Amino acid sequence: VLRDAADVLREVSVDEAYLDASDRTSWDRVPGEDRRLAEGYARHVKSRIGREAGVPASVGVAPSMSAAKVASDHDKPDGLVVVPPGEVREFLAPLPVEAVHGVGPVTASTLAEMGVETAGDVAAADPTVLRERFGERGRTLYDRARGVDDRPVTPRGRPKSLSRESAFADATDDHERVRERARGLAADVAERARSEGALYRTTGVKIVEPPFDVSTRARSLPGPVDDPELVRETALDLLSEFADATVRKVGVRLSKLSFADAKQSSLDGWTGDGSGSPHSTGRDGQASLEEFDG
DNA sequence: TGGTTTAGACC
DNA sequence: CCGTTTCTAAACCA
Repeated sequence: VLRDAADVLREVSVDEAYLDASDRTSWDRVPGEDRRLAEGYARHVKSRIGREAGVPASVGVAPSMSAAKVASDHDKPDGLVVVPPGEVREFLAPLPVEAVHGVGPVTASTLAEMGVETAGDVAAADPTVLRERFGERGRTLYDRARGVDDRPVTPRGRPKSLSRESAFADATDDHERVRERARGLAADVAERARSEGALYRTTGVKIVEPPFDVSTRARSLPGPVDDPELVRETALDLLSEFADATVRKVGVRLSKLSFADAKQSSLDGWTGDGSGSPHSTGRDGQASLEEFDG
């Protein structure tokens, strides 16, 4: 659907994607009006989504991915927001920090304690201080709030891990029940790995004890394997440490994946382009974010 | 440096 | 809104 709206497409999830529209449109003003050509492009894409997929979409057009994300969120279910280069910072300034991609509840409340409430506050803050509090994320946050983001839109690569977890209706201290559930999850992920052509080197488990006490354990092998039985055994073994725990949720994860990358199967997953060309585009490119609401 | 664990975020 | 899936970064250790 969006495939022919742009050359570079990154699907974030089933209902969200970034397009690099640099080659299809421009930021030039529509003569005499305070509109950009890109707005027409976006309107076209949006209406095609409506017509061909039958769902409304929120579209944000901006010079970077992070700004496009905020723009598309800005007028949620059915919006179209265009933020031209040079206007990103002032567009973001009045918005609450949570609007910035990468800021969740924890970061937001930490910022609030520092007296930082809007994206504009972040942009005006001392980057050194942000860096001290939040590490690398602080720097990123500062840049984002100022409209600085030169990440190219790249198609999604191979997953780095596969996992499966499931929660109990209410927490159980019956370890055998936990083991039973884990066996199912182990079989599920292992099967999924196989169907996706993934070999794995690490098997991990995760347990959540009420209320939110998360523990993970993992064990790695010297080399990649496809061995469902081993996954099950390893998972159960790792779980034995938690035999006395009260468990609300249990999960099994496979990581350090490698892909045989043999030939076929793979349903519509990736279209024929070989993998691997990171594809860097110019810094004054544009990203637009489409989001569908069902 | 590479392996493991945790935290936080995202949809 | 919660539960699930995947990611990134940081901290620690060997």
